[in-house]
Amino acid sequence: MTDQPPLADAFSRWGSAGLDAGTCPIRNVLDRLGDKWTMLILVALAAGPCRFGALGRSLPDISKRMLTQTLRDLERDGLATRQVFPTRPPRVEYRLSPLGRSVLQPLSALVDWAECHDQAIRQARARFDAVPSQKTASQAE
Amino acid sequence: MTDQPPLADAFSRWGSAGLDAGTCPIRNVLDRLGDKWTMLILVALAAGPCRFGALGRSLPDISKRMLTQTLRDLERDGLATRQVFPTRPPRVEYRLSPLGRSVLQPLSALVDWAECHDQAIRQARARFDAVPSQKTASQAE
DNA sequence: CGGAATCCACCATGATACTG
DNA sequence: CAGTATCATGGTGGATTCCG
Repeated sequence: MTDQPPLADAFSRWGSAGLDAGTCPIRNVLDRLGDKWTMLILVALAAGPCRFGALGRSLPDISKRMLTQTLRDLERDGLATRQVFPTRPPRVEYRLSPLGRSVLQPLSALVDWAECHDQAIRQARARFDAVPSQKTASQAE
Repeated sequence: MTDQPPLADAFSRWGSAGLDAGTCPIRNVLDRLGDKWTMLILVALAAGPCRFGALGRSLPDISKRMLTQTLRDLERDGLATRQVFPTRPPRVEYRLSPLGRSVLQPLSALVDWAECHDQAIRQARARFDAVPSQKTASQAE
């Protein structure tokens, strides 16, 4: 069956087992990518090294708090590196590590899918919402 | 530069612009995939049609509440379909739609990456945490 | 400039109990 | 069996303020 991708294979090892972020690699990754800013920063950094302030400005309206925290997490996981220049005023540059760059490819596949099927999803959603008996809690009101 | 994947391309259209889930396809997708249960259910369904109860049992310890809600969202987005058999007791089967099956492939790429680099990430994390001056708030304590 | 610290609001999720 | 309803809560993220 070509209907059954190797995905089910990987998940049979982790899904049924423990699946919490502590032991499951998939959750380990998706939990981070799934948060509000990580992938945005990943992509911003894909363009090349970037300073803290520039990063903040290139993103819509992230707070310094979240920018700092997300960058720290990326650094902690070895996806990005931080370089401090002891100048005055201070200057800090972030860049993707090789590991960080390697995630761009699979992430890219997902982004492609997203762009490609975005309309189909929105249409399905509109169709679903047109039936008043069906409610989801995630509906915009 | 082979360092610059088409990712940056897609993001230049959506990242700098509005990026909220309402207008950005990437967030539109990742917000759903990023939640706690969606991809687990996706994979469980990849194995074939499944009843509500069986789905619940095949997942670690999801509550009925979350199972229902996540399934509804998948149905709403057209990734899964719901079929009710008016028997006694009631029987409801869920299955992936063609659209739902199509996401398994890019998701697979990400899962592969996750499994492949899981150790590297954990090691980086351990190294980072070994330095007491560095704290992340996401550290286990 | 690049953070750290604090306070607070909200939303996602869990637990429990009830229903057709 | 397959949900719905209600309540409780913990974590995520925003705003603000202070520091080197």
